[in-house]
Amino acid sequence: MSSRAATRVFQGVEEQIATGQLKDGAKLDEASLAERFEVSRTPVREALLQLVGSGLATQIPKRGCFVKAPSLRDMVEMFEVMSELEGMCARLAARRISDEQLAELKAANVGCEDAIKANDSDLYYHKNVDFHECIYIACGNSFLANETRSLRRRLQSFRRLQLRVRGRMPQSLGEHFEIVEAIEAGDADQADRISRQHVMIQGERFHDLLVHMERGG
Amino acid sequence: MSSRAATRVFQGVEEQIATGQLKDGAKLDEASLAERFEVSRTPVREALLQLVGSGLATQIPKRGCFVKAPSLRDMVEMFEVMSELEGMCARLAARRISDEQLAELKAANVGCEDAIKANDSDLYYHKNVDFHECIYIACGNSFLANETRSLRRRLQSFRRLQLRVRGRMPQSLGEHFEIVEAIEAGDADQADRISRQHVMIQGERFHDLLVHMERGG
DNA sequence: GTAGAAATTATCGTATACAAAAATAAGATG
DNA sequence: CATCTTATTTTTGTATACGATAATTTCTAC
Repeated sequence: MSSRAATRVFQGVEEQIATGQLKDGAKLDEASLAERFEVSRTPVREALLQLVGSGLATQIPKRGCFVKAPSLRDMVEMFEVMSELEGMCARLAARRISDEQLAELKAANVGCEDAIKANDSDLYYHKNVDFHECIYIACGNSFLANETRSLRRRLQSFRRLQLRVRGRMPQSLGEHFEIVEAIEAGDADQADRISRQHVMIQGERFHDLLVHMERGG
Repeated sequence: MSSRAATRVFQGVEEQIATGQLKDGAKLDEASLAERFEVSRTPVREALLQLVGSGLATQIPKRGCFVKAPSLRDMVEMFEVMSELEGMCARLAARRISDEQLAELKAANVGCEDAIKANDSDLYYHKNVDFHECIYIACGNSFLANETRSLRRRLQSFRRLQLRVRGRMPQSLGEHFEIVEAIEAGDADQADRISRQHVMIQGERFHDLLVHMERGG
């Protein structure tokens, strides 16, 4: 299933969709992909199946697979849900976090701070993921954690772009501190509210960016 | 992909997991399944891939697929998330519902009422799905709607059991009326709160039922 | 008799082969 | 010349075949 070759094809196609090399509606021809990745059709078909499962492709019986790049509307909808899920994670974490987990959360946030001091946006990106991962674990609901991770992953490639927007990193860090504070205080409502806002701001900034790009950036 | 044979195998295995014929940890042997469903290994493997994707099976490389029936803890976690998603749908619907959609929602709830009057729990089950479907559509976020439907589907087979608990149907209907009222009034917070509660009650009742069954029902 | 190593077996992952359905192209008819 | 019908070709869906890796068994050494 997640065999070596099939995974390679899956990730390869996923990457090409994210980078825009494969555009919306493009046909995912099995034979071409097989040739391109130097494997047979079997692992290609497995990869396509997973792509359909992840919502990155559509399948029409007896007609083949087609890229289903998310529209702007889709992205806005996903950010709306992401903000709810992140809020829920933070809310539950505020009630359920352990002392060790809190320490790890703080450490992760220090990591973010260091990345900003080093002006390293790639590092910040990874430390930011660590920070949120701490909250997912602390929420005490692994199903929720997985769903949130999965959605984060789908928004990821766009997010990475987003963080390079001028002045966003320090603002994001400020929000992190507020979230930590609320969680430490056990203030579930506050943790929820700030976290939602944290995601929605990114969503809105992302939206701005897209519009800007479309106008000819 | 969702080819005839593969889909048949997928749904067959899914059914057997839901009914408990295939228990947690049971090995999903490709050859046996192929024989059982009278197809070759190819569609069986596609079905297994989808099962893993849906979280109903685990895959260990070079060792095969195994049934991953949700534990009680998993179920509680899923209900927790379901309650959040349902709450979100209702909250957004309160803000975004159209007049026609509101009329449909009310009509669906009347359908539920009729089913109770006829004392037909199967009919109630379907009318209840219709009712919630109205809210999913009215929330104006199709991504959210799909995620919620998908989770509902996973909890479905258990829910069906749950609704037969004595006295639950009328109580459930009462909650429906409260939800409709809140949505009609545009009271997003109230719609959210009642909807969450609506799901959590089902989750708790379900939990009770499971414990009862384990003790020797 | 037990423990470790080698051979055997079984199963997974991939490749290829074949059949059925759909898209495309060619030809006939008005 | 357009359109419908039919033949060809392409592509999907399924079956089978093969190679590689892990589990199992058997054999040997102590």
